[in-house]
Amino acid sequence: MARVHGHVQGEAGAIREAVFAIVSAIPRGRVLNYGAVSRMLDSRISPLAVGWMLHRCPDEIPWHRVVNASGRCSTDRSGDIPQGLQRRMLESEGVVFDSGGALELETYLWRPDMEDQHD
DNA sequence: CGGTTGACTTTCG
DNA sequence: GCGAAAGCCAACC
Repeated sequence: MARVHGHVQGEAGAIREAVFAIVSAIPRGRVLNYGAVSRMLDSRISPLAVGWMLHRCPDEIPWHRVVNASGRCSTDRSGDIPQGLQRRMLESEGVVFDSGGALELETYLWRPDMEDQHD
């Protein structure tokens, strides 16, 4: 397999762009989980790969709007990012966390059908 | 070019 | 509800 240095292109790059496009499309005050992104891409990539790609993404990508299936910030486990940073960024967008340090996916999970309304 | 890792999810006990 | 195991795909070494 021809490994491209520095600059990735091709179909694999298209998937990456698709992931970044979805994450960038998440409205403010709304969140998405890795599994949802994978499902939006018709499961062309696994949630694990989504997380791995978001780990290394452009600064203009609102990666903080992506959390795990538990509604918690997976970035705290990484160590590359200050613990609680993602939560702080989400709170800045109006997201409220519970005592368990998690947000309610039923409330904040972004749904394209509802755009930016949640009754 | 192959083995390991990782910001995951789901299923089973 | 929690812990362990399996499935999963891309990037890194």
